[in-house]
Amino acid sequence: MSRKITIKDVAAEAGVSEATISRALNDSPQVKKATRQRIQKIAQDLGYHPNGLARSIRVQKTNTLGVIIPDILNNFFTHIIRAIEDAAAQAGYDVLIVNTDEQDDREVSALNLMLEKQAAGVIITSAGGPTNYAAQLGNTPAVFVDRMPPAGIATQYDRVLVDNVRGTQDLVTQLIDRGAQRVGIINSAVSMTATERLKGYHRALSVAGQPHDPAIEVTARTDNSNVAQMTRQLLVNQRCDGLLAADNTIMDAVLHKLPDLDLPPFQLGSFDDQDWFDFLPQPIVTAKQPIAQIGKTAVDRLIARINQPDLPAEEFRLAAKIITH
Amino acid sequence: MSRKITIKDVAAEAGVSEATISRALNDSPQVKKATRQRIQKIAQDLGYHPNGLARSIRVQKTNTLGVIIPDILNNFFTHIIRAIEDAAAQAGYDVLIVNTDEQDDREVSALNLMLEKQAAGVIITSAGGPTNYAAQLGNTPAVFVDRMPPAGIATQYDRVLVDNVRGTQDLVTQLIDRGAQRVGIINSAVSMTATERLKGYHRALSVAGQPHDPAIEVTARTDNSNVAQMTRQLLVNQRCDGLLAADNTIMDAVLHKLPDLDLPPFQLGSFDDQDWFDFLPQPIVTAKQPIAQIGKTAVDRLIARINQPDLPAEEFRLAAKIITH
DNA sequence: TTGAAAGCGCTAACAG
DNA sequence: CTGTTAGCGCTTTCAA
Repeated sequence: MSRKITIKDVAAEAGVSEATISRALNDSPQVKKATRQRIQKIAQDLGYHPNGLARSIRVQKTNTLGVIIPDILNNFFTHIIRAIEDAAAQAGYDVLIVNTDEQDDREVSALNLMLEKQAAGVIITSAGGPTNYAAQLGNTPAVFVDRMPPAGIATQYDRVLVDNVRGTQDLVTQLIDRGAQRVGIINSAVSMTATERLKGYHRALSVAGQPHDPAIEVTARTDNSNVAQMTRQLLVNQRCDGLLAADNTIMDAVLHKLPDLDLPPFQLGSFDDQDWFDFLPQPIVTAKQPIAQIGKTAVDRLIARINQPDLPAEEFRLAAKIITH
Repeated sequence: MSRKITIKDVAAEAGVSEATISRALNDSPQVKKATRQRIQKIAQDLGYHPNGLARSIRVQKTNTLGVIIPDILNNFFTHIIRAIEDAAAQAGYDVLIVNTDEQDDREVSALNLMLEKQAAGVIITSAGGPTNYAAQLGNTPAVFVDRMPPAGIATQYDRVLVDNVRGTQDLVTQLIDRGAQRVGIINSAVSMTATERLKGYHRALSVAGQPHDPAIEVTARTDNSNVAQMTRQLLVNQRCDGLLAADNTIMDAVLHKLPDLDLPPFQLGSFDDQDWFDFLPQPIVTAKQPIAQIGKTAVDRLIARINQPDLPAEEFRLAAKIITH
């Protein structure tokens, strides 16, 4: 492999100094137009590509935003990624995405990688794990998305979250309006999310004058390995006529179980939306998160903080929208 | 924001030279164990994080693989990403993913970004567009995945592809075995893929002794905007009793149209698999690509080429598997 | 076992 | 308008 072309090669070829090459290639107005064009042509012909690492090291900053995602196979997060990429690109930043598959150790490595790559800031969609964010991040600007940072430090960081309480309340209310008298919930394993969604669930029941019943409030494992059994528990044993899955991975597991059950009609609800819910044999109500807006808000806030590190930490709550498929 | 901690700060604190710090932090055997441990502790306490850019620039190489993806919302590609990330991590590489949304200009920027970041190699899942890969890539190692590079240069690069001909043939044969007498195809807009899948389709028909009918071989636009209309055309006007969608985005558009049509029973087939096909009201046959293997093959080959740049360009064909949901 | 010094590719004063 | 020079943070000879 022939050695990489550097600015020095271009300088030699053009018969000017490296500084002039640098200026020309960065469209500095202080280089004569003729020279600039000549240099740009030479650079092109030589197949020169600037070394961004060298540049970053010299100017002491990068335009990279790190993004930590817990599950890249989850539709919700791919939409988040896309929204973040779009917003970042618009602001002149590139994005370093790392998927952790919900594993804490991979989250730690991901964060390390981002710090080593000198990310200007990070967007974290993970948490819950024992990661010591404060220690790892130091003063790297960070925004938490979708999931809260651990309780102790939650208010030290910016957060972009959906209004879980309201979204769940509206969702359950919709199930009740559609006729459900006894709505069970399979809650999320993510703690803060679960707490909020449970609260919304309770509020809807209270407003409707329906009793709470702990027997029909269950929690999924992170890998959803217990969801099939819980589905049977709620819909068969507990005779629920409504079922709420607290996120789309839980709903997926529920749907896989349903055909075994041979049930009378009941109401189905899911936090998070999926396009293919349209194809299900029975109606389903969802709380659809404003994903594009979440991504944009997170990026905008992160960039604001990069430029102005001592902004006060803030929480952004965005409203989910109820959809019936 | 307090200045970043560098190796120099650690050196000052430890009272040794920067060189020793560097050695200690890289677990060099030639530094005394006691010193090493002392230094590592100090680095930790100071919150030191090595600057990977500086390191890369010094050692003249990175451990970054660039990955260009045309559509991150497509389930197929997210699985590819995951497989690539896994294989790369195992080999000690990190991954820079850029989504192009099927836009050629974004592909060009993506490639530029990767070159600027000094990616050790790139995996490209795109092509078709006018991108001048040869010129842009120079001698950066590259592997094309899922889609061929443009015809002129196809044989200059490594390719990891599914066996489209065989997969489609098996798929259509399955539809015929299940009773279809007249199978229409809505083909892909990606040219090489389309050609191969059409060939497999023809082979299956020939083997079954069924005639080809150009009237029921149609092609989707890249954005699938014409698929709804084609679905009606084939299933209603042309009275097909079998329909093959040449990829999962096409199938998605077909499924959205079906409820409007009120059809007699027919056979449905799709290249690419989706988990949620299980939930469809009618059976569906798919050719499932060996995604994990595709990702691993691509990464392994790319790394092999990075280490040994003058390997001959090779084509890897992996078999798809027929699944009935 | 450790230190001094050079240099990776680039940009930004400062001079001219 | 252009060149000289220094230095970003790191690793790696070469010497001690």
